Amino acid sequence: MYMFMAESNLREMIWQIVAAIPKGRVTSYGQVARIAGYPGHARYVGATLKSLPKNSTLPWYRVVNARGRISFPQGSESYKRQRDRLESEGIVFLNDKISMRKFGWK
DNA sequence: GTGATGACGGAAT
DNA sequence: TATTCCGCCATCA
Repeated sequence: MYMFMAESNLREMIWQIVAAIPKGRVTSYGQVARIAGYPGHARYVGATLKSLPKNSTLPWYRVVNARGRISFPQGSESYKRQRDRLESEGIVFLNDKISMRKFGWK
């Protein structure tokens, strides 16, 4: 019957993918989009994560940009929240850039 | 329909 | 390595 269930909701797919990022590793918005089957939609991934409820348990902070940097202005509260979370998982920053050792997934 | 926007990406410089 | 520029694409005013 529902042979095309896969095309359900793109946002749900994105949630699933982000939820599967292993603790202590990070990946990029573009990579999440590609895994979801929507290459070129990195911005959509960002918008999706932005709309998460504040109490969400999704590890949104494990998603950074393709340059290995947090996509928030340095010094902003959002930037600090994300960086603190990542560092508490063992992610190492060299200045404001993530050590490529933990970058990439799949 | 049109232009602006953004938790982006990649190539050029 | 760092900046700058331009392409991309859903969303919204």
